[in-house]
Amino acid sequence: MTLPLPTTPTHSHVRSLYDRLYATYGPQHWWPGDGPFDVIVGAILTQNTNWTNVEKALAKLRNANICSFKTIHGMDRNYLADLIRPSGYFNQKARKLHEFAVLVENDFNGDLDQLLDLPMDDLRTILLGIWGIGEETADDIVLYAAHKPSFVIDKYTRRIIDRLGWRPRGVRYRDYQLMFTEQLPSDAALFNEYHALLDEHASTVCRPTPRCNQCCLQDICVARTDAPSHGGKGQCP
DNA sequence: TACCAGGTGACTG
DNA sequence: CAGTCACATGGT
Repeated sequence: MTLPLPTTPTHSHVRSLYDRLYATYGPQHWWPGDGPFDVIVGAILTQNTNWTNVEKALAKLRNANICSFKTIHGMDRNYLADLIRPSGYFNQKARKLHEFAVLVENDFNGDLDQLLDLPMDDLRTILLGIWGIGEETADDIVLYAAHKPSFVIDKYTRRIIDRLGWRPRGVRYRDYQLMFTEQLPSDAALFNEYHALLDEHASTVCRPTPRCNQCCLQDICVARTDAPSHGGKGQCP
């Protein structure tokens, strides 16, 4: 009996993972109709926070008619923090939103599109220079607001990859990202859907305590509950 | 009750 | 460079 051994995934593995998730969950429509302002604010507010909490904060911003970074740039920081309170870390996130607004106002003449129209690598580098924007949030913005093909790696993506036995050599963001970008065409629509599917799978099935009996990947996963070298918890060594 | 949720920056050894 | 901690609310 041969078990699936932890390996570096090939093009075929990476593509097949996408196909299975898409066949199981269908299109996810992540951030489809929202404009760049809502996407960027959502990307910052969702840091280490449940999306339902973010929706409460977004509703309060909308209700207060906060719809542009120009408005955020000029508003009272404590008031902004109070509006986004339900998303957690509200003082830090208010600062992050404000620092983003300062960049748009000072370096891009208040024109958000001028920032988002930059070449992908330039855009990503500038975003990473903003206090509070790390690699995942930068890629969220590049992919879902600017529609440029930067693959997003989050906690969910890492959990699925680790359990499949595909954990890369390093544990850095870049190590996980290269697994996908080296095996896929540079296609923003594909990256968009792929990341959304990974998150759907991780939040509903490949949870901290995995529901392997409902999993569409059982036959290729080394952490499945009947895998002899792992217990029933689905945790990777 | 603890744990979990679409992270990041500051600090330490 | 790898660990550890603060940041904070709301759902299960």
